[in-house]
Amino acid sequence: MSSKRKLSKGRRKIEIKRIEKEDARQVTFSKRRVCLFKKASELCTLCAAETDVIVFSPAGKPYSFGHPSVDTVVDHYLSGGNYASQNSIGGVHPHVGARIRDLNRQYTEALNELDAEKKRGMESEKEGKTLETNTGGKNPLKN
Amino acid sequence: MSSKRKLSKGRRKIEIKRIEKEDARQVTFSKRRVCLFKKASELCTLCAAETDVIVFSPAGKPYSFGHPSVDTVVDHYLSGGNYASQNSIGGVHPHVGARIRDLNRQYTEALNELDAEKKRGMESEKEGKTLETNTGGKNPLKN
DNA sequence: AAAACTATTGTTAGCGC
DNA sequence: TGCGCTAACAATAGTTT
Repeated sequence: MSSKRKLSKGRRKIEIKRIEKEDARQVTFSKRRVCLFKKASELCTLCAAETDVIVFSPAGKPYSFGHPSVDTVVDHYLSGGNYASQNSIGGVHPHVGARIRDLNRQYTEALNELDAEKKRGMESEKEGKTLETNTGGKNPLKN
Repeated sequence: MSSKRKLSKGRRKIEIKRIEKEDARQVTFSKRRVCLFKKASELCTLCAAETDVIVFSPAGKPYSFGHPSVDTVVDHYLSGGNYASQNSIGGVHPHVGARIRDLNRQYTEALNELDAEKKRGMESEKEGKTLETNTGGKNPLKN
């Protein structure tokens, strides 16, 4: 019931260049990060593709999205599309893989929670909802 | 010049679920992949963020985007935000890094071009045609 | 198969809370 | 920082060439 409303001027075109104001930059980053992850998620679902997105915020915090997992995709990528690198040298180093797996576990956990939460919040739009994976998960490493 | 035109019904809402028709799935993948890379690129430019996107097409072909490079971002990610990379195991393997670096060079080149082009084209409004053509080059690894 | 088109839906900049 | 809102504008599904 506030008397003031509609003061927003809506979206306006911006130049694609570094945003100088730190606050605005952080806000834009947050918004766009979510959309980027969402897009990645949709691509995975629609096209049955493996996707991985890693982003470091201007503040240096890492955020990631991965389907089936960041680990899997990075591993796949590093091995040059050759999965025959399980334990032998020439592929991804076991230690690296293990490390990624370990780090990724925490993310996955958090992402699953977030995912469940999001589904709950969804209105009864249409049944037959897809099994959307983790869309937007933040995961600040102990930075 | 047929007399029939404007039969397109334009964009319509779709359900986010796996596209069953293989042709359509591939087409959608191609379109969305470009947009996803573009978004990632904009996020980098606007927010001075490090970003990395790796996608495997339904056909299994890898595509990637990275700023400053996939190598850099993955490396950063793997090291848990700690750049004190040691020479011993635990960091990214030099071989792996080199491989990625090599592959990523092509992308970086194209991306830089795109970036410059985009800024340039920002002056003129819409003319019915986009200046932007290829956001992410294809990168079929020898598979 | 890729490119062009076009009608719509979806994203998101700028504000206020 | 996040949510909601509004409107401008960009992404894109379906179709034609």
